[in-house]
Amino acid sequence: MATIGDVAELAGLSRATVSRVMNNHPYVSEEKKKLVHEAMHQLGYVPNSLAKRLRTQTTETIAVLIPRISNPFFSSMVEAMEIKAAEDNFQLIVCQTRSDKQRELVYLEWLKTKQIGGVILASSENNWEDIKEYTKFGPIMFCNEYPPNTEVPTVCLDQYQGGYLGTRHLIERGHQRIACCFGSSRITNTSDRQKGFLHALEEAGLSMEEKWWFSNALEIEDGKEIFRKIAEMDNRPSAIFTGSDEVAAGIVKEAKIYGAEIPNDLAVVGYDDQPIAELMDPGITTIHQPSQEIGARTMELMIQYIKHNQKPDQKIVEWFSRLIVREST
Amino acid sequence: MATIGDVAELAGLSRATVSRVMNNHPYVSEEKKKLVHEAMHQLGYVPNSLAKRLRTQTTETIAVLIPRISNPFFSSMVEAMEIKAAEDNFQLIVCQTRSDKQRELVYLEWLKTKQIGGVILASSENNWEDIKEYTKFGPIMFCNEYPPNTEVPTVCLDQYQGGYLGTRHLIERGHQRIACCFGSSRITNTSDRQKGFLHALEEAGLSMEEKWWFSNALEIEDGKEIFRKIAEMDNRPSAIFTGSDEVAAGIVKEAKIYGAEIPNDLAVVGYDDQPIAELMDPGITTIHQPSQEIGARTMELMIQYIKHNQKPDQKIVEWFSRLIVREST
DNA sequence: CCGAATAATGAAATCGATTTCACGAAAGCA
DNA sequence: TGCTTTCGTGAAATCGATTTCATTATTCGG
Repeated sequence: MATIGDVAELAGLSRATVSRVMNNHPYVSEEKKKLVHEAMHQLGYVPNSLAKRLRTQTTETIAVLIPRISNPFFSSMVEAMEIKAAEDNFQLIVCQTRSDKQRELVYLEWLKTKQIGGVILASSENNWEDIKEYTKFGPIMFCNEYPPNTEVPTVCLDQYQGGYLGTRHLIERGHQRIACCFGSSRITNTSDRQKGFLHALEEAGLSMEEKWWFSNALEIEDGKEIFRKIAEMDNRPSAIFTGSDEVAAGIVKEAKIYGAEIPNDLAVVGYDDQPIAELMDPGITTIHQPSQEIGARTMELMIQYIKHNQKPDQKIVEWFSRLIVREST
Repeated sequence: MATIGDVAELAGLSRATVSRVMNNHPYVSEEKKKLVHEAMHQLGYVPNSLAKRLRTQTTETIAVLIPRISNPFFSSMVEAMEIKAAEDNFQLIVCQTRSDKQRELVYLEWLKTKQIGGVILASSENNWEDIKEYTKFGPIMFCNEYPPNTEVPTVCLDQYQGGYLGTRHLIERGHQRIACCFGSSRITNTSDRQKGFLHALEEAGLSMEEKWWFSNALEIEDGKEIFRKIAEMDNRPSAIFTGSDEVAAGIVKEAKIYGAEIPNDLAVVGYDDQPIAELMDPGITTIHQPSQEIGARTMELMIQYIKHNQKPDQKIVEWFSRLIVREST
């Protein structure tokens, strides 16, 4: 591969001038510009970005940390992030923590080695105190999920509202015995949703049973298991508010196997509004989360952060969660 | 951040010696090794990988080109790839071509700038001739999909077999009027599946109508549209072999809306065996593709290729496609 | 005991860009 | 005309590692 030196030599100029032409610096005569461009073209020259990055101490590479890319919520978020990144010629590295504290830290270490210019945490297993140390090595942002007490820019939704909306809907449908399940309780998202859920219950003067409360439910299989547990109960809930469409889909699927009727035997509210929520039969009532919008916005802000050192606001909540009513309630 | 120079100074040694210790070179006394390790630890030193890469002209970064990460087939493949890459401390960059020739080339250009050490094409819009030029800038491999005449290592499945199995199954179920739909006809995968499909038909002495043949069907919406078209036909097929579970799910969903019975009015075979195939009601009979296995294997081979310059075999076909029978047939 | 091989280390070159500094030419101003 | 800016350019330093080459100390074989 041709280097900047080869171009300089062919053009009969110095490397400095070639560099100036490439970076659109002022004070280069048109005549020399033309010479440089011709030489570059003739040699098929492409600048080595490693050298550039080393010298300028910047990197157009952003890592996004997620549990698993095969989770549709995250893949749709990452889809939007990558599109946004590509617009600015940034690269997106996918880092799957598989919900493991240690793996999360391994990826954060990459900031130190300057392999990446910034990290977007779209999920997080570690406490803020442990993540905080990495902020001195590069920009860090949270997207959607975040642990308590964070001190870096965070793009997210009002999860309280989502929890409230879904539960309120069930109450309006006449349900009085409402179960619920949520994801990891470490996450502020989860506790906010819980607050919304409990507030709606309280507002309607409803109480709930201890055993109707399921935690750490994240996948289809968890949903199936939850349905089986409910089926075995004496005192069954008539509705359930879940923390994800996947869990809801698992419940719906298992109900079918057990010959239970949705929503008559059990009404189900999902969360996220993934494609599956619409495809299932019955279609799943859910809380729409604009995963693509928050992904794109986070990436946009991260790029500004890296390129112009513009630290975004501490907290960005620009969207509303919406209730999408389908046949499962 | 501390540099190798700082470590050398603190240890009272030269940068060369520090480098030797880090890279486990022979001929370094235990005494000096200890000094270096202490200094590194004291400074919290982490080597700058940009500098290393520039000097050694190698990069532990691999790009994988796919149409969209939100497509479950690809996200599950990428999931396995990333896990494999992480084992060797390689980074995976997700590049979404959005089925655009130009975008695909933009990502391939990154090979020239040395930003990436290799490219895995898990989808491809360009002809081999146009991709071939990039082989001189770094290792390129195909995974699953590939255009005709490729000359680089390719990890894939026997798609002919998949097409044959699915169609054969429909024939055994007594269907004689079988429609089909496939993805992009540019891809060898598609034409192989078509061959399998046609061979099964021919073997059974069946013919098909021109209008039962749908092409470029890839997404849920395409499936819905296909069902509507079929519903309007006078001479309807009794079964359809689709090229993806998403298309099949779209068909099943739209059928429900039209009040059609699956499989009585129309039997449907999907492809890929995505989670959705099991979740739909009725469950979708499909061809299982070991997307994770081929993803992991491709990554494994690519890493060997980059690290030890071991070019893998031209063609790697190590798995069988399996028919998974559910209620849609 | 001497020459050769081996061990241990550092100085300096190198990877390929950007950027600072110096310098001469041209232009602007009094 | 003389002095200060503004242009335009190149030499050399720089980013932070690795690697070559040279050098000295030590060990080994005969």
